[in-house]
Amino acid sequence: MIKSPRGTRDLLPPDTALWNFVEAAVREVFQAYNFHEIRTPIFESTELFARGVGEDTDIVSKEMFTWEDRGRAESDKGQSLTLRPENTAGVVRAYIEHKLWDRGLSKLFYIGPQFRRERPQKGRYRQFYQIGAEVIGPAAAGSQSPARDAEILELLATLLDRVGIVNWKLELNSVGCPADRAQFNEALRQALAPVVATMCADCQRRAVTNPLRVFDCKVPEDQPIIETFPTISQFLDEACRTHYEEVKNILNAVQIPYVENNRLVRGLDYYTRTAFEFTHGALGAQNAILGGGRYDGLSEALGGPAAPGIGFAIGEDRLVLSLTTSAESVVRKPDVYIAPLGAGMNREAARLARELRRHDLVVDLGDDSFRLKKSFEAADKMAGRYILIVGENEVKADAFAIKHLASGEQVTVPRAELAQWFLRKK
RNA sequence: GUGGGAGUAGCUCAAUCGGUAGAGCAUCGGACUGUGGCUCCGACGGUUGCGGGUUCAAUUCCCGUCUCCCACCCCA
Repeated sequence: MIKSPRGTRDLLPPDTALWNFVEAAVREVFQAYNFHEIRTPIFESTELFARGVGEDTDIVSKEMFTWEDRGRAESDKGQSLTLRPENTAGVVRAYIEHKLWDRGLSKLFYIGPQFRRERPQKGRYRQFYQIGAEVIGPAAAGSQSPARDAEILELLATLLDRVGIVNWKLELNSVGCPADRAQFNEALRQALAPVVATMCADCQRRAVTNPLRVFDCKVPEDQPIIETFPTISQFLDEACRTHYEEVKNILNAVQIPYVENNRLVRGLDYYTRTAFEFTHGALGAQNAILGGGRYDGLSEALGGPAAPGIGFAIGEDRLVLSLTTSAESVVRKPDVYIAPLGAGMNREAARLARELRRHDLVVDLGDDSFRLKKSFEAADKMAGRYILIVGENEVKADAFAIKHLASGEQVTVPRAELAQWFLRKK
């Protein structure tokens, strides 16, 4: 049997209804904040991610699905392409390619699959879905304002509340600008030097590759050592500090709860200043439901103009896992099941179904070979509200038997009044 | 990528010391010709994840492999 590849999965009904419920709610929220949808390619030049996400990140160095495309002619060199592991780089590439700065501030959102070649786990798949947004534009359009950071965070709180996620937690930090981080990194290296030998193997590795990451360490014995390290907050320059303070001021003003976590770091190279994560307890080890932050230098790193920005990505798979809403509860059930009874009744049933569906009713129907009992069972199984019987008697009388399945109440309604009758009952 | 656990019918699970695979639910049919949910009867359904080894005999023991789950790692 051919199975779906490792780390991929089929989403089937009724689960798809839950996904659609989430996406519909999310789209409404984005609309209220005047965000507009962007759709970028599923694959891009490998170079985009190398430059945008960072060569040294785990994502780029070992988790991408990359292949060499054939050249068009024998003489052509192939091009290296990669399934997108995240969507921010693609959005910023599109921003640059289409010169979106001419439109002022761009507030864009996307919903779509991303791909990382990781070992699968609960809430971690090789094809996973992200709902994300980016606010990007010239500084003159306000793209660098802390008001944008706060707006994004407030939008997220609204969005999570809206889809029914309870008990989310917002963790907030500022990772400063590149100069701050360089200083901080140096200080961290110095603090690590005398003690690193006593720390866990992972920390010893991190100390060399990416010292910031030691803050992610979960080994209990290392914690007292980590407590003594400097934090990024001590190295923020005046502008970064002011920016961060103003983000918090606005959050307080709109009453969005958050906790500061000066150990919060981001895995992608492009982040500057504000960094955040929303977590949820129901997710096990993959407890981050969404993450994001500011990336003031990304556009320039990709060869574009200065275009400060801030964005986030929600792990849609994880969001759905955190939902308490059941899939069943959001599936729309048939308003009426039409039961053609007796040979030749399919035609009449089809006419009625067509007419009722034109009135926005959810209609399903059986087959004139079914015995009536079977039609009832079918209607029950799909949790229809009414069953409408189309038999010889009804056609002759030009009036149809309609039975409410839950109560057993039955009435006869003339053909001309059918649609209105159902609409009144909705 | 590392370590651990698990894979038996569509689903949830049994199968004693290694003795030749079973139940509930679901599905389909009947009891019941135009009135359902309940009940009863019956049927369908399996390369025991896959491949190899040991054995007279393997769902069971061993090796490999694949997939999922848990933790690490990483991230959303």
